[in-house]
Amino acid sequence: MKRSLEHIEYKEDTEALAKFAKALGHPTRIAILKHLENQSCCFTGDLVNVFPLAQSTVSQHLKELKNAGLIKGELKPPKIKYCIHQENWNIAKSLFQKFFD
Amino acid sequence: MKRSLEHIEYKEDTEALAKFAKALGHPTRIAILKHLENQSCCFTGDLVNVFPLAQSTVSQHLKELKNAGLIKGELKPPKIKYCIHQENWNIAKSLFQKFFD
DNA sequence: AAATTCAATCGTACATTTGCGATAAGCAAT
DNA sequence: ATTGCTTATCGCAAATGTACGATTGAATTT
Repeated sequence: MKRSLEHIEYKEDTEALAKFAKALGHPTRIAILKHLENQSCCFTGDLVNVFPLAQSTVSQHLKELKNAGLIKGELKPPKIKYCIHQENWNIAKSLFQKFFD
Repeated sequence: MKRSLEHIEYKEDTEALAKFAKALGHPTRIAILKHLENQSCCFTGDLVNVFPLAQSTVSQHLKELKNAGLIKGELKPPKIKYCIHQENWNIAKSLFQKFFD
């Protein structure tokens, strides 16, 4: 990409909202989050059975959700339990609320 | 991308939410929408002055917002007046509300 | 008809995303 | 130490996204 000379600076909220929205911008990730909301928590393996996707693909989506701060993983050897990251979830919620009035 | 043999089918709401979220997944587009909320409407040229981006780049972002249904353009020759697409905006709003509980 | 104005589209370049299979890494139990 | 289970990461391929300058298109005005 031929980038602008310097990174455009947006307001903090704008950047944060865009980051959350980007993480939500794929139906699989929406579905994963809906699943987590129902189940409260789940393991990667569970999701691999729910979606017709390779294990590595599911793992990547989880990684993105984690990077965005929407979920967090807790070690339950040999598994990893993923849950909604409630604090950040609330932040995202209020950002979207404010955005939509 | 080595795609799955067939497109994964998600629930309608899931697809719709992801589509809206994807459109919101860039800070420039968030900023454009915030601007539209304040101004109620504006022209492409206005935005080119607001953001340090080429006219063609702004136009592309507007196109994506239009494709997602979040804005609509009205011909005011020789300009085009862009506004929030209120009906779809409300749909998006309620989808996000429902999603975040 | 020609010129002007504004915005969309085209063509290009490079980055990022999405998806897969294969491999590695972490941990528990044997 | 080896095995087995689970998940992350790597390497690849293809698609999509972001940005630009240049060109085209639509519509009014001269």
